[in-house]
Amino acid sequence: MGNILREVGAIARCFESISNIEFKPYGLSKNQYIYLVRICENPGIIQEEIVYMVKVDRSTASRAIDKLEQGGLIRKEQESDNRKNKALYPTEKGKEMYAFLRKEDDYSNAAAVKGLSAEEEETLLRLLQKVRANVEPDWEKVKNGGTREY
Amino acid sequence: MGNILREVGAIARCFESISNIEFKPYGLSKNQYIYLVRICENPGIIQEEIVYMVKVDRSTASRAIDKLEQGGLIRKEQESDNRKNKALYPTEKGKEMYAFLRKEDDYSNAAAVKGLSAEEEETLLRLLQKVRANVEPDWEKVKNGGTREY
DNA sequence: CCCCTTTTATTGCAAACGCAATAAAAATAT
DNA sequence: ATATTTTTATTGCGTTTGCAATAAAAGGGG
Repeated sequence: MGNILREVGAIARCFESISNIEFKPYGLSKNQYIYLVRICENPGIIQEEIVYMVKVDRSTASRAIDKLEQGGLIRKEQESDNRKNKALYPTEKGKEMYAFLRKEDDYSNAAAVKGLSAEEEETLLRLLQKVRANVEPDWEKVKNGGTREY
Repeated sequence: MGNILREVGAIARCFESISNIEFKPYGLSKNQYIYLVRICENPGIIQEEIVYMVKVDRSTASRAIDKLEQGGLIRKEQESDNRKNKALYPTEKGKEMYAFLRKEDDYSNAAAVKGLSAEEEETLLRLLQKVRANVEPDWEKVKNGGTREY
């Protein structure tokens, strides 16, 4: 009778809230860390791909990434063979910040699974990945004006 | 090597996004469903308890609930033995809306766990509840100005 | 009983959010 | 080769968000 999505929602809000509070003194405004992390881990990635990975509105991502650029944490680069896509790269400053973000992220993940066995941890990750895969097509669909029947 | 919290974050954003799009035509603005559901399921609940359950800022909850009241979906009632707490109750209109929200919620949960066995589903819920319990104290702490060491 | 702390709720303000509309390049179709 | 569709990115605009500060009632201790 429990509700998986409510648990997921509460957990997500907790960590987002904690992260934002912890990163603020380091000059990162709300949710910027989300985008910076993806750019650092996937240098050359384009915005649309980040949108797909983190599941956020294009416009939100666009402005957040702009702000990262203004803050000197990333740079946008015109791809040589493509004038539409803008490849995103971290700056040195961005990479330094990333190292710190990673520490926080590792800590948070460890805190999250405290008391779980290694096997349970694996199971949880595997099941979450499955849920995410289930959800992605519906998100795409509804975001693009489609409807779900229920 | 996978990251549990990133999966959780993406899943949460997906469903929040889907829900908001689906509920908008029914007159619910962003995230109002979250609060309405809790009030319908716990008539007489106070705002602070909702904050604890859903993990959102007090101010956000305050305004969202105000708006539910303005929309005639819930009402605030002064508790007879307590002049500080405001007990929250759904109106008839709120209850009707809730029936619809439930259908969507059930559908979403079913969609989320598609392809999982009944046992896997149980395991997932159990592990998520554990994670949530792990996270709650840290959220409380950081929200109240405390710091985590890492 | 009075003082101090905690709990509950609200508001100011600046920022982020997201739908909708727009634009421009790229990919696909005819 | 040109027209159409898809992909990528941005901006306008109204709304929501959340930190910080404030207020007022409740609870607790001496």
